[in-house]
Amino acid sequence: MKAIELPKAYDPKSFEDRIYEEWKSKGLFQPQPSLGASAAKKPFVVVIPPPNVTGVLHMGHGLNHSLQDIAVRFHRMTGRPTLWLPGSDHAGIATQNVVEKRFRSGKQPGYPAGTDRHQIGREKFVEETWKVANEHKAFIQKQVAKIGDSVDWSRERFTLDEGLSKAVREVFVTLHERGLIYKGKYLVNWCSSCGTALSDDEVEKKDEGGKMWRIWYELVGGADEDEVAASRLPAPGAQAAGNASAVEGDPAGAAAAPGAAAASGAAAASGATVAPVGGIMLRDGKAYIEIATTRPETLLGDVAVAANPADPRYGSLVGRKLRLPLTDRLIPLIADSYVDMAFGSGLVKITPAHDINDFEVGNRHNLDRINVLDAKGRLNDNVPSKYQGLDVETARALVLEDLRALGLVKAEEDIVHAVGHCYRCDTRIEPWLSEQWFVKMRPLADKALKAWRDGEVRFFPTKWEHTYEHWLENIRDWCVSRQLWWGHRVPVWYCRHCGLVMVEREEPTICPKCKSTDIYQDEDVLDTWFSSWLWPFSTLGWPKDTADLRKYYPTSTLVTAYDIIFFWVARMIMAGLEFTGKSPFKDVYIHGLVRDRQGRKMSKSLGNGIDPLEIVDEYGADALKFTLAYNCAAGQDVLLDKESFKMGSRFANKVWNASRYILMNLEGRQMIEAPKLSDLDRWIEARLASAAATCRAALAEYRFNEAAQAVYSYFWDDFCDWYIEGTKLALRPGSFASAEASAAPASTSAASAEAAEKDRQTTVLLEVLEESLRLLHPFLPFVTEEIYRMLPNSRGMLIVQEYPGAPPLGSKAKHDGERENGATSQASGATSQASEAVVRDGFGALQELVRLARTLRSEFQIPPETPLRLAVKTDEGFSGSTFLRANAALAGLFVNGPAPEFLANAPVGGAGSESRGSGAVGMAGPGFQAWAFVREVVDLPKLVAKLGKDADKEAQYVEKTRVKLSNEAFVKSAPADIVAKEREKLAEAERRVARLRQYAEELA
RNA sequence: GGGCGCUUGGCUCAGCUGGUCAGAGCGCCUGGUUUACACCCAGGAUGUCACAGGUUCAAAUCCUGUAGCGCCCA
Repeated sequence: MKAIELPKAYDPKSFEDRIYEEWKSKGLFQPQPSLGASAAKKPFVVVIPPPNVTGVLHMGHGLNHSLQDIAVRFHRMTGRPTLWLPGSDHAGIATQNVVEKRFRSGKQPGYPAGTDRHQIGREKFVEETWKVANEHKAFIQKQVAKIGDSVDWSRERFTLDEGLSKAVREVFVTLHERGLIYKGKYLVNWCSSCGTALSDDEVEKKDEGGKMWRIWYELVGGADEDEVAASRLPAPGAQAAGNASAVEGDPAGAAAAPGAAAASGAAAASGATVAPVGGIMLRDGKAYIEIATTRPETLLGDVAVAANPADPRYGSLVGRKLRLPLTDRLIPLIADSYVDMAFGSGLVKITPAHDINDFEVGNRHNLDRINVLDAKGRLNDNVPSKYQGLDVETARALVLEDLRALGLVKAEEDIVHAVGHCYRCDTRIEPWLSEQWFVKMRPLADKALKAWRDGEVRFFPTKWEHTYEHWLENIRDWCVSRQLWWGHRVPVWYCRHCGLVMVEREEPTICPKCKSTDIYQDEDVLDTWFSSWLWPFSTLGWPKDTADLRKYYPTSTLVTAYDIIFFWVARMIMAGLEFTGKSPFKDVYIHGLVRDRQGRKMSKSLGNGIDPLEIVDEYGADALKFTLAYNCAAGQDVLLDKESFKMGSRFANKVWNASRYILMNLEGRQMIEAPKLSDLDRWIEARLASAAATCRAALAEYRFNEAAQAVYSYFWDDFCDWYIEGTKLALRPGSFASAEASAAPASTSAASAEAAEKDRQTTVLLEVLEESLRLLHPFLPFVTEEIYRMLPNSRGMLIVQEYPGAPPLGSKAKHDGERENGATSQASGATSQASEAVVRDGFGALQELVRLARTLRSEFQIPPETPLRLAVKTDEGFSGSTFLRANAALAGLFVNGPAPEFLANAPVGGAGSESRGSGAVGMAGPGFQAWAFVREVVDLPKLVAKLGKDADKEAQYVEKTRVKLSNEAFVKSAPADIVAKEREKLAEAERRVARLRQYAEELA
């Protein structure tokens, strides 16, 4: 063979794009027929969480995609037909915002700055939005490719595609037919900036500093003395709470109070402490009661004040009228058990059009709903004219000013409360009364709960099941209409003539009732999630019964972050069950969020985001993927900075250079058939098998970090540091040092023996490298593929090679540690396992010996070039004995010295060492002793001190173990094997102590 | 108010079903121009595993409580 020269530097840019293109063009991202001899394996299918078409992939996507890619590549290599389906969603609000902004700023070609969508009309606007979406889609595709996602581009989908739109319509109409969709005038979360309703989940609650105002409402007709006295009774609930912490002096309660004040419980805490609250105030012959509010401007929409029916303070007042300040309206005082007696004055203003709880109270009491806001968030003409047209902030200030002028503001206090914000534009959300389409969720949620309880869908890690359960149990109806232009238009038509409402799969042209053709479609579009929740099956062709749907649905696994369990995961399960009868996936793997080193969420406004593309540019896609996987502990957030990615980069570089070394030494070598394996070879094979087993087991349970760590330490620690170094015994120029060769005279036969050995070793080295690359591929797809193609023993594209550690055909055993291919494992079953143990123990002893020698060399500054001569004596019955003897030359190589001698007797302090003219210093290993002949080059007092220290440390352990073993309870209760092991360890440690002390003595 | 999670060497974190598991990477210290890699090699130091109880022969690992931090839902 010829040597293969790789560039010295690992330069991912030089091959990543090329390789991606090759995978793609060869169709290898598409599901392959089952690999290997085993027939028809079950497909492995993942649908990508579709990114927003007008968004940019951030590090959260980087993590999410990396994990999916690893899982997908792994399963593809196990021979399952594997499909990772890509796509994007149309992101109604976000996209419309982006496009409107482009119009406003003049960035939309052909339109002057300041263009408003209403100027150009719906049709034109949607058309322009398609242009923008398509451009952005191409951009996202490029990003996905750069990251290296092995997605099947031939099946890419977009939520506004024709097929998916059909699915949306089918679902809407079917739900309507099943009585699960209704239209109604309800309170919705209104974003006045986006000009649309939002679902509850699209509202982000944020703790904000705010104020609570206590306001006097006049009690019409005044109050008598009894009423006043009653109103000043202690509040039933508040009193109880006060007692609990103050009187009983419960330390828990007392300690909780200051903490609570700082947290979001402030409102509740202040209610109890800030007092005096409640009670009727008499002034100028009038009586006033007190209500509290954080939104004084909404009092203009009040229709009642409510007290708890069980509240003794206000019982006699129920039914009386109150004069609503700043208006000329009289409103009733009503009783409703919703009111918390312990909170504030125990009286609550009821504004059904602007508060969800009040809305429900209003329904119970048949109250009017007075909407005081318009769609832009300004006060409308239901309020006195002086407030009309004002925005909320301004109106609030003015209302307060006017109330103060009337002496009606009793108090003002600072509070912290949760305020809803639009998850797209961060505008404050106002509860707003409007007519919307809703999905009745209870029946859907019940199915989703049952499926989970029946084990049809599993969460990894399981803790998220609680979140899922809790949300579904407390589910509320889903507002699915949006006042936008970009999205799936609600498939509902109205007849102008007779008012008929038509919910249809196909656009009607004529009213079936009155035959009028004057019909029009509902103006609203559907929530983007109304298409996303169908993603796992709409992308495969549903509602058509397609081949893909039959083959790949339900999908296998969903990988996503925990922040969209509600938005998406639970809803997909509901939709899957409702429309396909099956959970759309079996496993849900929930990973954490990517945060910066301070644990803060990465965000544009903080400027602490790391652009995954920038990382790819700097370190390569492999570095990105590996680093993320390595740091992704189950369910934990991943804290990163840019430096973190050096880790993956260094590892990829290591793989590159190890391979480069092997390939550069092929000159003149030949691969041979069925090479005999040396002990070293067998050791690395065992390590590889073990890493593969660990990795497979970890990936089966989505423990990506554990899998990454297993392949990392295998490749770096075992393969590079020990195996490759060890093979230099056979491969280093002129270092052919096997016993036979050194015994034979220099001759042609010796030369050919050396060549044969080199061929043998090179062959095995290449085989192990080949298998190692397969092991690493899911984690470092590009660099492994790039090297693989240069391997003389490559079998084609790595991406579709078989993953190491597959159970042998027809075997039930999951992993038996054997190679699944190749000609090496002649022995089987018990014998091979037993011999493997010998190799493992033996190599472990060898490593121990080498480390002892290296430590000695390092601590006593024996120059690297000075050969270190060693003698070894193994303990009776030591399992690594044979191996150590057989591989003495290897030990010599690692310590830079001749092969250690094996002795029957200890040389220290005896004639043995003196006769060699060089003193020896002892080292105590597990199962053996070793001596290094370095007495005259070593700082003896220092060595004596070190030996003493080592002995002391060991003695401590001996003492601890002795105590343990002298404990009868331990010996009696602990399992026999544990006790035996402890005894063994004790004996071993005692031997070590004795030896260390003896060595020290001999030197002193 | 309800729920969940975290607290392990200077930093970021692993440690699943209790028995040398106290670990990794980075950082730090010492020594190295070993023609695969200085994105490297060899060696080294640093932790009473937040705190207090408890269960157990045995706890970083299980239970309870406390403190601090974070997240989610009201």
